[in-house]
Amino acid sequence: MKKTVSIKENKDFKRLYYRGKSVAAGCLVVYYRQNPYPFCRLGLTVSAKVGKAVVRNRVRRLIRESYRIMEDGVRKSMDIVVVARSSAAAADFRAVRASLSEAFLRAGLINGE
RNA sequence: CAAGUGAGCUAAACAGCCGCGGCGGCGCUGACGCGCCGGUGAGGAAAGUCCGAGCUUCGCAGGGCAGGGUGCCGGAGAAAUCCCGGUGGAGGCGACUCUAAGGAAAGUGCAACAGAAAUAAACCGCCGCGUUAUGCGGUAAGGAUGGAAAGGCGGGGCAAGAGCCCACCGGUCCCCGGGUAAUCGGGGACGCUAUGUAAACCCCACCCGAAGCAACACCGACAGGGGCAGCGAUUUGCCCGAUCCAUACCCCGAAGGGUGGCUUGAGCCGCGGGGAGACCCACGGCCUAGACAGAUGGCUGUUCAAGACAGAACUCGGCUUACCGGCUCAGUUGGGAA
RNA sequence: GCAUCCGUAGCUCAGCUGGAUAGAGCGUCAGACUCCGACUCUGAAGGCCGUGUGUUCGAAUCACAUCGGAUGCA
Repeated sequence: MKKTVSIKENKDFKRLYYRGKSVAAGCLVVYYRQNPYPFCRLGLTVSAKVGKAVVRNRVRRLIRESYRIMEDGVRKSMDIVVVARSSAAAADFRAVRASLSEAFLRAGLINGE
């Protein structure tokens, strides 16, 4: 399996917020846009509004784990940024996974088989 | 048994599958990398950044002023405002806890209201003289106000009083003794002038170059332009001194990636010894995160006391704050029984 | 990593330096005016001054600690 490539540059984030499309579901917001690479790139944004360092770390791990599970079904060559809302602080893994899959489905990033 | 005080320890555990960051080994590959195996992977506060250091850099760091810090004594320690022990003071029945604790006869400022008067005294009262009366003088013992009223209390003394005189207590100074010292105990001298506030300005003593791992070093890439003997630079401010100045320095622009720094250290654990303690010494053992958008997660099952506060980012020593509980030790007070 | 500022009435702020009465505007409530409402006028209520400890005779003010919020530089 390929390793998940992450978005690191601030200008990449800025471009997605500016040019990309967005879908909100549950405790998450997903921005996505076509990229020129043959793989997907994932970026995570968990701001200080969500909580303290422990809470933010936990939210990041839950999102990353949810993405890992459904990564193989995602359309290729997409830049994806997942933004956590403040309600994500209280969510468990099942709620995060449900929110992410709903957002991906509505965005057309995965097939709703 | 109940209440309370102080000190310390701990911070759910186990199994299976999938997944993540370093490290080591093996294999594949021209290389970037990829795969497999092994082992390892957050805290007592990692937090706040309130102190102190190591380390690194800065045209060398020199002086003065300003500014800041500290302020009983001794010790420990690399150092510190921390820590340990003690002295004085405050609180508590007590175990014990707290304590920015130099100087108010160097100077300045402030002290509302009340009160006659607030650093200076005569409102009432008391006494003397005089008078019809108003008054003049003496007096801080009494009244009243206040946080504070010219040391307190008793006696003598006096017209009434007053350290005016005396004893005791308090204060200051000296001597003797204990203690390394702060200081304590005893004795003597001095009638005693000195309200409080220095976390008001201040005075005295001692200390302080600055910036911080995004420091900094090296490599790679790149494109240059402007200023510069002065109103320049030399790391808080001001002045002086000293030093530097064209392959230097400053400003603007471009590029903003890699490696090191980065974890062996005032290190941790065990045992023994010294000390009242902080701590120190000897011996043995161990290597225990090192990322760079930043690694510990998910699912399933079992057990229990049902899992709090909380996530390393150069590293240590302290302090402070957050915290479900559990456990251990040592004192105290009250009650009961023997 | 370093540095600075701010917490006062329901809201926005004074007052702090230089200590003794907590005040202004908007809002709220009551009354007046009006047939009714708005405007206007009059009056009232509303504060443990973020928290704790200390200094002082006395603390919103001074000092220290702490909690929360905001900002700046690298």
